[in-house]
Amino acid sequence: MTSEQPIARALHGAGHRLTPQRVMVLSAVGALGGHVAVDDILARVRQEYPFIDVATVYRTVGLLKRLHLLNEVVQGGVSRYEVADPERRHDHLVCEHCGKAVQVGPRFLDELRERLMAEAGFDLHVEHSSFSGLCAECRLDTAHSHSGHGHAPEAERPPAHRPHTHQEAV
Amino acid sequence: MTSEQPIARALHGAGHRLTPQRVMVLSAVGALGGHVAVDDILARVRQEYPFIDVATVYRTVGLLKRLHLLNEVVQGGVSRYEVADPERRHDHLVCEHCGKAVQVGPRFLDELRERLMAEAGFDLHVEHSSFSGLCAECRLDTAHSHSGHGHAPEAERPPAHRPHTHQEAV
DNA sequence: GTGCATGCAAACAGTTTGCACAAGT
DNA sequence: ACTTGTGCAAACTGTTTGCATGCAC
Repeated sequence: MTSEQPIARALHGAGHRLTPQRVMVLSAVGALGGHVAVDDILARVRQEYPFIDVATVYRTVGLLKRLHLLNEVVQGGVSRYEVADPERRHDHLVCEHCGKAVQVGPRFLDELRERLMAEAGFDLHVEHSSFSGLCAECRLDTAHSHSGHGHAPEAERPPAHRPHTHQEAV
Repeated sequence: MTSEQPIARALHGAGHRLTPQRVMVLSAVGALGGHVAVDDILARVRQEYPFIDVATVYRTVGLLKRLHLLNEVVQGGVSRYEVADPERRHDHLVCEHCGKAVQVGPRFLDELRERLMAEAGFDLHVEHSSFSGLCAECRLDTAHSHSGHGHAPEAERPPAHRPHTHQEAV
């Protein structure tokens, strides 16, 4: 619903051209919501313009990332993107088991970030980092056979079902 | 210098066989130190046994991971491995710019972990998560053109030199 | 001897690149 | 008109898999 002024200004300001493909890619990410992979973007854009190529999407998300219009979050080897809205800053917690994103309050990691900056001089990029673990639900499922949850290399844990599904929340 | 009893027990305990390849892969990771990629392991093992195949290394690190003898840390799309020593627990901070690992005190993230567990029920796997940001050195290098470090999409930032070099510290 | 593990080759996914043509400025 | 962006195809990296042989048990 918002006008696409920002993208026009961002592109022109950096000496780039405003093309339909670029607009479509950006609005596709916004419309899909959450952390979207390139394949998702490609499919979405092709609904209205079937001729767009993967290469164009890759080049475009790369450009939009450099222009800070998109955030890239690498999750388990694949790059996913989301609209970079400073107002809606949030962390990326992804369940290793079910693959879904877990929402915690925004700025949850700010404390950590400040400590890292102060003690190690490390500028943590919270919005690009993806933290893996087990969500509450899967933690209970997996709780079996975890006698003392110790480090005894007895049983193996099958990779479990990772339904490469999109995340539900943003 | 430690005997390889642990690997033998771990393998046999889980019904697997003790093969030279598996021993060599594990000790290669230990000898290389830090977060080693499959290619590094492959090269190292081939120094004494040139016939080992990539597939074997992949299958072996996968197995050793399931047996909790190795930790997998995914950094920017590639899996890296380290010996899983509970005594030497540490966090994984990787500089986006120079690719080197930054060391902070162990258990730096324990506080965060507990908060996540308490407030969101999320069991953060600190040892598998890789946190990206800028190390102190690169932060100063990159500090140019960051007027207010705001979110104005003006200039673009070239990918910079990422010398896929191994990390220096463990 | 039986069956898991290896090596080899081929397939695979995600991503990048070279080039000629099309399109934005 | 000039130059950047696109589409197509091909390369490339990291990883996985099928299959016949070999080795640990």
